[in-house]
Amino acid sequence: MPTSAPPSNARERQKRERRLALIEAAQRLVGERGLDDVTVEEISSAAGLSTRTFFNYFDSKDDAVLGIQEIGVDAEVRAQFVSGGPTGRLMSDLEALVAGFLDHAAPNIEQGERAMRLMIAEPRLVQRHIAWHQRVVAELEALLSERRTARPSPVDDDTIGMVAGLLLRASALAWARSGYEGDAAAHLPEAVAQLRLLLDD
Amino acid sequence: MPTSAPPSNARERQKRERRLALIEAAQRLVGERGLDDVTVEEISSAAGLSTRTFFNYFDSKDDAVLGIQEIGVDAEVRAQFVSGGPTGRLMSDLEALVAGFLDHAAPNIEQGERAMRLMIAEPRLVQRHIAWHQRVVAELEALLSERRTARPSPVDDDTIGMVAGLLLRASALAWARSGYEGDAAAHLPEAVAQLRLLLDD
DNA sequence: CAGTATTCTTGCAGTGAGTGCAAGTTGCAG
DNA sequence: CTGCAACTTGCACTCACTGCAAGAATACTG
Repeated sequence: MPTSAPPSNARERQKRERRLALIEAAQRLVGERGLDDVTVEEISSAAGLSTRTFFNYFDSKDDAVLGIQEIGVDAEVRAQFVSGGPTGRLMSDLEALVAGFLDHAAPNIEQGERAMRLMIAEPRLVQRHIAWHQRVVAELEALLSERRTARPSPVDDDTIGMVAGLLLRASALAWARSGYEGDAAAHLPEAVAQLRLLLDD
Repeated sequence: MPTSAPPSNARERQKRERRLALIEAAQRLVGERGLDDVTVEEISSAAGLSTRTFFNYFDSKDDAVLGIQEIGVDAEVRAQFVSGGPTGRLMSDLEALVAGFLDHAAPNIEQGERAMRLMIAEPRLVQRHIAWHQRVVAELEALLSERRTARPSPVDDDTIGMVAGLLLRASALAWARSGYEGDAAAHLPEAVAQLRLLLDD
């Protein structure tokens, strides 16, 4: 569902195409020559756009290589979590919330996969990726503090947020290890199980 | 112990002083005018050094504001962990290892505290800090894979590494919340307890 | 369909981070 | 004092990134 969704609007379609073209060019060139030997100008003109336009789409070269974009959760999932649901048990509800984020996390599997591979060769990209990840966690934490009024918890927001982030990332890694089998959220229970296994060791 | 330790060597002393002077200047100026309205040149000359020398000490402006430096663990703690000790139970040994890192993490409490405050005002610094944090976790993960030969575990390195990172950060946050009471490692058990509390909810 | 509003692209000019190099300075050992 | 190694500095340079204003493409209205 995320990979498709073709917009009828001509403007939206071009926007999407240009965005993908920039990511494609960035990943290809960086894969060939390395992150520091490719300039934004080269990426832009490979995608048939001006350097200036590149920066209308991405905040930095690194962001384009990773294909970074804002993600969120469905309003209903959000509302349910904030009001103390769906089960009322924090750990289970956290799982549902993280699953909600994962549903929107991978707009294009091929590009995501290439981004993963590039991160191995270019450690700086890992850092950028984690910075993005952190923004997602910050959003999770905002929901947490809203929920707190409906259903208090003895555990710090910090800790809960970090656990949520851990689950998000562990699921994505497990998904990648499986060769992108099913969707990312399907690997969430596995991540939770691993975490429990470690703690109960 | 970390704050003091004056080196007899004149060269080492100057190096330390210059480093601290750069951090001090960076934090002061950024606190007054904001991260993007202070140039490296201003920081450098406020510290009585050239711009070029600034980059002999730090990789970036952000690093100087955070006072980022490489940290590690004592060789003995490292060796013990790698060979499967000290207790043989992974979760406990992980705790010992994280404590070993925490012992070296805060060379100067005042500057660390100011860095924390600046991170609130400048989100970019949080990202940089997390990137640094990630380097520490990467080192932890290297130790993990070494240990694995001595004492295998059913839990992924990724997951263990993330848990270690979580404990590192949660301890630091708890330490900060306590007003920097005792040393950072003293707050580790609290972090572990919180984590267990959440999982067993 | 014509005309207008809106949104997006682009060139331009500029700031400032960060780097390699080579020459000077400073502390150190014999 | 002399030669050595480490460190600092200025210089020239590349390139990421930004604001601005003009122009092009697209959407909207009657």
